[in-house]
Formats: sequence, structure tokens, C-alpha cells
Amino acid sequence: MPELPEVETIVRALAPRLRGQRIIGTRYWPSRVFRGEFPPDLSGARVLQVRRYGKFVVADMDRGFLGIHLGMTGKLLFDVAPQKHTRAVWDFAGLSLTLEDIRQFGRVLWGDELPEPIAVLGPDPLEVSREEFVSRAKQHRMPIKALLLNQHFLRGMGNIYTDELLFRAHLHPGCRTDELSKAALERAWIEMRVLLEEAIGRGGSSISDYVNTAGEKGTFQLEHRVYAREGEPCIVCGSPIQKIVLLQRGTHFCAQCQRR
DNA sequence: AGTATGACCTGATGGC
DNA sequence: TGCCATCAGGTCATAC
Repeated sequence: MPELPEVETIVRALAPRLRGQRIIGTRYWPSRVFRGEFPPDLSGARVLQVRRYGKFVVADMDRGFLGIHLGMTGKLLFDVAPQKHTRAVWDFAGLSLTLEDIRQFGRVLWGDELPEPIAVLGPDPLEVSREEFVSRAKQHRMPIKALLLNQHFLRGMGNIYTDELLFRAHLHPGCRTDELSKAALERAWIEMRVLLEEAIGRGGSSISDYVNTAGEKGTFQLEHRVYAREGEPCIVCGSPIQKIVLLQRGTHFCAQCQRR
């Protein structure tokens, strides 16, 4: 479910309410999100800050780091009663934070340091410099969609925003990055930033599941130009939006505007 | 290095 | 109503 803009929206809601707060109780239900290892009981631990790291929500605590990935169907909600798919609850004085995750593709990590699977991810799409983006892209010879989805290349891009940015940059998702011109890669970098900022401004995209910490949907799905618009006219040229399978992912693009 | 496939999970949807 | 296949904002691991 959540990609960078959705996680950013969640973090912006979490940070001001949790910063400085002390956990007074933790409740964990056995599920795959823990991958066999419950975090410790964090009672007494204080939240120093909450930040986004790619698609992870990271809480820096006074005694370690809590990392939460929401997978496809994860939600972090304030003040709700535990139900069927509740996987964890962190109780604070006067509020509780609940992790719900129907499909259990999310994960909860804990460590004295930022856990390894989080720390090894690539730079943030909103922080990577244009020069670094271009030079690193040229070192790979895979379809640009594959590279953008690779969290070791950049942390935070997912299927929706990859399709949307490639449309905006007029790039076919199957273009190999080592064959793209510098100008084309720079276009991708620019469009990526503009797109992500716009999506954050609209509270992210809600296709079916995604809601913020208050249970509200984002509105950026109304601005999608290709994602989930198969057969509808391209807003630029009018030809029907195509949907193909690339890298085992549904891939949406305009065959007229996005040439190889 | 890259790609392809299946696995991991549950629920919604559409066809018959 | 039911049954079956297909699909879904994401990673992983394994095998060519």
C-alpha cells in the first residue's frame, strides 16, 4: 500500500504527537510482521523523534530504534480498539498507536542501532542530488522501472509513483538506464521530485486500503495520469493508456508519449 | 549483473 | 449463493 508520500503523511502526523512521549505499555500479537522476533517490551522508553526512512517509519527511542514497514496493507492508527488484524499496540499516556496489517507483508524491526535491513537502503528520492541520481543510474543496465523500484538504488519509490513519474518524464518503463541520455535521466529526477511533493501535499494516494493515522484517505489518486487508468485516454495525446506486466508488476503507460 | 518465478498473506471483485 | 481465478501501494529467496 504505502509508498513514500503515504509514509511521509503518516510520519508528519505521528511525529508531533509522539515526540518526547514515554511508552507505558506494548502489546504484540503473534504474526508474520515480526518475522519470528518480537521487539522487547518498550515500557518506559521515550520517543526522541519519528521520521521516515524510505517506506519505513522509524522511531528513534532513548534505548534503540523501532522500524515499521507497512507492506501492502499496513496502517498505523491512533486510539482504535484492537480487532482481527491488529498486530501491535504501543500505549502512551493519553493515546495509543495501533499497527493493523491484513496481509502481514509489513514488518516491525528493533535494534540498538538502525536495523541493518533499513540502514542499507539507498538515498531518499527527495534528497538525492541530480548528479548522483544520473551517475548511479548510468551504472545499471536494467529497465528504469526496475531500478526505481529497487530500494537499494533509492528508498521509497513504489509502483504507483514509478509509473506516474515515467509518464511525466516521457520515458518508457522498459528503457534501460545505461542507454538513456543525461537529459532524460535529469528529466526523471526532476519529475520524481515534483510528483512526490505534489502527492505529499495531497496526503498521498488511496486506491483501496490506504488511510492516514486518523483513518482518512488521501486524494492524490484523483491526479493519477496513468496508474489504474487502463483504456482511458491519455491526458496529453488521447490515445488509450496501456497496461502491461513488467517485472511481475502491473505497469501503466502511454505508448504514444512514452517511447523507448 | 540481471531477470524470471514463486512464496509469503488476506480480501475484493468478476465470471460462470 | 457458491466456487474459482485473478488481482492488489511490497519484499524475499532461489535458480538460471
